Parts: sequence; C-alpha cells; structure tokens
Amino acid sequence: MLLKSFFENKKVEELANTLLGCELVHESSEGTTAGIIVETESYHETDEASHSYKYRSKRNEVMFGPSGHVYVYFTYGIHWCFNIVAEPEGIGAGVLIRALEPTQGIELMKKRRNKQDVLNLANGPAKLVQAMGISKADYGKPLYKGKLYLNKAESKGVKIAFGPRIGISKAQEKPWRFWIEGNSFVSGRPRP
DNA sequence: CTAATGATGAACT
DNA sequence: GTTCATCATTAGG
Repeated sequence: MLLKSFFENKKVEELANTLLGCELVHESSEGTTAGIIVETESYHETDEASHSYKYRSKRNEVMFGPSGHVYVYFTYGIHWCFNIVAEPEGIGAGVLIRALEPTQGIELMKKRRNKQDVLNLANGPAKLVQAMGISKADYGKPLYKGKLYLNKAESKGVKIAFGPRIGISKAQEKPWRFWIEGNSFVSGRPRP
C-alpha cells in the first residue's frame, strides 16, 4: 500500500494527478472491494468553491490536518462524498475522488448499489462511496494505515486529461478536474 | 432558533 | 436533458 510519504510534499493538484490510476482498496467485514481511480478534483483553501475556503469548521477541520487522511462529507440530504486530504497541516486542501473503475469485490458492489451494470457502480462521487462501503465512520482515518488504503498505479502511460470542475456554482475557472482519457468509467465527458 | 444552501443521483420524458 | 428528493451544516437574528 502507499505510505504516508506518498501524500506529503505534493501540491493538491499534483496529488490529484498522481492518484489517477491508483487502486483504492477497502477491506470490510463483508469482503474486500477495490477500484482504480479514474477521476479526481482538487480543492484548496484559496479556492472559493472549496469547503475549506476562508475558515475551518467542525465539518472540514480534517482538511486542515496532515495529508493522507480521509475527509467524508454529506450533501444534498442524501449523498456522501469521499476526499483525500492534501498538503501539510494547517493548509485546508483535499482531492475529491469522483469515479472508480471496479477491480475487486464487484459482486459486493452490485449488492450494495443494487445495480447490475458495472459501468454504473462507481462513476460518481456518491456512487463510489456506496459501492466501496465507505461511511462517516471513516472520516479522519489515515489512508496509509488501516483497512482503507491505496495501491500504487499499476499501468504507466495512461493519458491524463483535465478541465473545469463539475457541479460548482461559483469559481469554475480553475481546470482542477483530472481524469483518465478514454476510460469509460469516468463520469460525464466535458465538451471540447 | 430558524432558514437557506448545496463538490449529487435516480428516475423520468 | 430535466426534475426532484432530502438533511447536515452554516449564517443570521
């Protein structure tokens, strides 16, 4: 699994970039599920759209902590999203995982999601949280230690594309969304 | 205490 | 492509 040093000494957008192609693994009591990260977005405290913008609060305080920890948040009344904290303690930054390509425990994911279509298991922020069995219980946990962790990118030479983020009502000017070019598990396709 | 808001998904036409 | 479900967190009084 990737160690603490992987998350350190990287800018948030750099981490978002490096995370593409890595495998996210969760060993739960129901079984192990895993998937390749194919889409990310980066957020920083200087960015108006970020939860960590301007001040810290009870919800986002883990984003100001050391990098490599898990930030899980709830939105729109029913949806959970999964983030990885980036940059050193004191800086509120993180990478939102937007989509996964399932690799292990696909049957379990289908059961959790109550869907049969593999393409539709984890191609969205709240979907992958459900498919992986991640919950608020994982909030603040380190990714370099424990049952939820990352494996190094297996394939080299994947094409990385980037563009504006999705679902932001303010500050959409930063091209801080990254995805693997041509991967069909990426949520949505930006227009040229 | 009360009201507005939102880094979305599913179902539908 | 469009509509709406649904609630923790936040800001304001």
